[in-house]
Amino acid sequence: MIDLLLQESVSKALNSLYNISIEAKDIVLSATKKEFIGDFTLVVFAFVKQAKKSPEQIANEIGKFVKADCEDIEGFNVIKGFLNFEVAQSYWLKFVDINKTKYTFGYQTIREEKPVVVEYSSPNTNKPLHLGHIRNNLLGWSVAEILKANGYAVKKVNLVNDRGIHICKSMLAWQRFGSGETPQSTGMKGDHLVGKYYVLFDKEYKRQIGEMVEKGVDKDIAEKTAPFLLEAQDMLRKWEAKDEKVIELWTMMNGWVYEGFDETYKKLGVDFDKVYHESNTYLLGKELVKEGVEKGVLYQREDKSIWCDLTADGLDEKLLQRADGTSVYMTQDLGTAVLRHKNFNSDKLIYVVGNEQNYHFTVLKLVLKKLGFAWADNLYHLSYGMVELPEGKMKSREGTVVDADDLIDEMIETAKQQTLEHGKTDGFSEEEANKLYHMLALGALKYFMLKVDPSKNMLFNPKESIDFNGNTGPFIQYTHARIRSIIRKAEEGKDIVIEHIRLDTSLELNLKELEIVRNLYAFPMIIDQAGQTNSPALIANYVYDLAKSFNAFYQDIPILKEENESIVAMRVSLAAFVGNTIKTAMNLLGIKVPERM
RNA sequence: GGUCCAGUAGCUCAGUUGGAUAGAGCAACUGCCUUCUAAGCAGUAGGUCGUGGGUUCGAAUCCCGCCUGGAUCACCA
Repeated sequence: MIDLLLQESVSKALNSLYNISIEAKDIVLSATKKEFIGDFTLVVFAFVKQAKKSPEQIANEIGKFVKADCEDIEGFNVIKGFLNFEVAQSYWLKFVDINKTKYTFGYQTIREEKPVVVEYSSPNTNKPLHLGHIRNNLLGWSVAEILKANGYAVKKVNLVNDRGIHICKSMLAWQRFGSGETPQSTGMKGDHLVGKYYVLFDKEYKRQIGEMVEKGVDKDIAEKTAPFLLEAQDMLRKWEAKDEKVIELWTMMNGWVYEGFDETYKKLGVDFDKVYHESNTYLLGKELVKEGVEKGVLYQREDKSIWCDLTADGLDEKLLQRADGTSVYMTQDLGTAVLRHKNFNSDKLIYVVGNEQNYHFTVLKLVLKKLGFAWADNLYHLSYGMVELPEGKMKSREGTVVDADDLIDEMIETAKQQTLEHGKTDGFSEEEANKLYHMLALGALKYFMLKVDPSKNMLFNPKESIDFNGNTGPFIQYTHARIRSIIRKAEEGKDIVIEHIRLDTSLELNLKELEIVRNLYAFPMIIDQAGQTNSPALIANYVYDLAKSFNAFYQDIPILKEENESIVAMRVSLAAFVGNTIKTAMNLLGIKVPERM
């Protein structure tokens, strides 16, 4: 790797010229900006004080030293305090030659034996998945894959919220109004069917409140004592007492929902190594709380409720167990965290959860540490922002929720329309064409979601997302298809096999080709960085840049008509390399790239 | 009110550990399809990086104040 050699050489130069000792790995080299000549840039301002010379002088001296020391450095130029190293063309050609048909995942060796546990998705079983879940699922899945590419063992887990008053609401409404409806009898997806009854509950509940208020009952009281709500609460008590009939109904309806979810997950291309259910985990954590009290880390109030005092950390006091001995959300999460640590022998937990729970996770981490779990330091909340619509926030009550399944179907339909308009699928079988529409629709959706920094709220504009121009998934997919086309044509016409082409290292690369090669060179570093920051956005923006620069190059340089065979070989090799890199990068985002379109 | 996050072109977003003249796409306007996929390419126009200070050779980036928007501050999950 030329950048490592450069770092070493610069380190040597600093030492021998100015007696400054900096380890090679701490030498900061950046990619030279397009408008300047060179490949790597060293900023020398930092050494001015110690070297006691002008920046220009220092840059020139280091440049000379490195040029003599490092054989692949052909030259250098100095602009103010910026020292630009020029890497020999032959080096880049060798680089292309070696990697042209390879997939270059960052680290392929195992970095750590212990797995990283990534929790994501975590739906409720009372309603179907919506736009927010899509962001969550795509982020979680992609982060897991990026970590794998960085040499971590990864376990993807899902914690389904399958119990509680909200679940009872849809159960009750189904009993009352359902007249035996099932997914089979209605042809509805199970999660949608159950969601329908959740809405019906709310309707009836509101109607009852209205009726009571009309009769002169105070609104607050009506909201708390409406018969339908009391029935739901009663049902929850029965559930907790393991009432046979309630459990039977609960099992059946949840079963419908899971089938529905599985279908949506499949469409999105996400999967899990283990699924946890809150019905099994909601009682966890009580032991921990008890131990905490014994250790004196937690304290009990006169009413027997148990608290954790976080005022020393600038936070409030946090309840961990109610006076009646029942546990709360936090208690449960403490329990599941410890359970996971045990289940997977894992010291690293990543939670993909919306930023409205930032406080919750700060507290979770602190309490775990207080309870004496050192691994709590490695608990990471991958917090993501809300997805907003042009019309404003999504509100389930106002019916402005964008349903995940509907959205996906809509995207596929639009992909189909646009593709037909462009006549792209002429000569495709129906199966091939449908496959392509899927790829494009999901590519558009996934790319749109993942290219944005997770921590930020984002605006989802359905119309714009289905735009197939610009910084979009389909543009990158299109670039890949064009690259495959070049390779097909090259192989047909020239009877060549890319693996066996040896590149002539005396060739000259033009500026656009150099830009592409540097971009390719940066790929492993991009993956590495994304692994550390858990950011698919980094990879998305990288692969877009690569696709864009390749398209520009490809537009005005004839590849196959070039007379000189070694130039043809070089360009086809470069195309193959770019194609593989795009495929690899897109894989990490969960996006498929078509061979042709 | 306390805490946390965000504010970059008309809109949606990038901007590596502080580096050179802050970048893309969309929308607008100009060109380019007998030539490997025009879902493309080239170009024009568009900026007080919310704001005021500070740190230094250098700040969109780090620190402090203020303004704006959002989240959260439940014996809900």
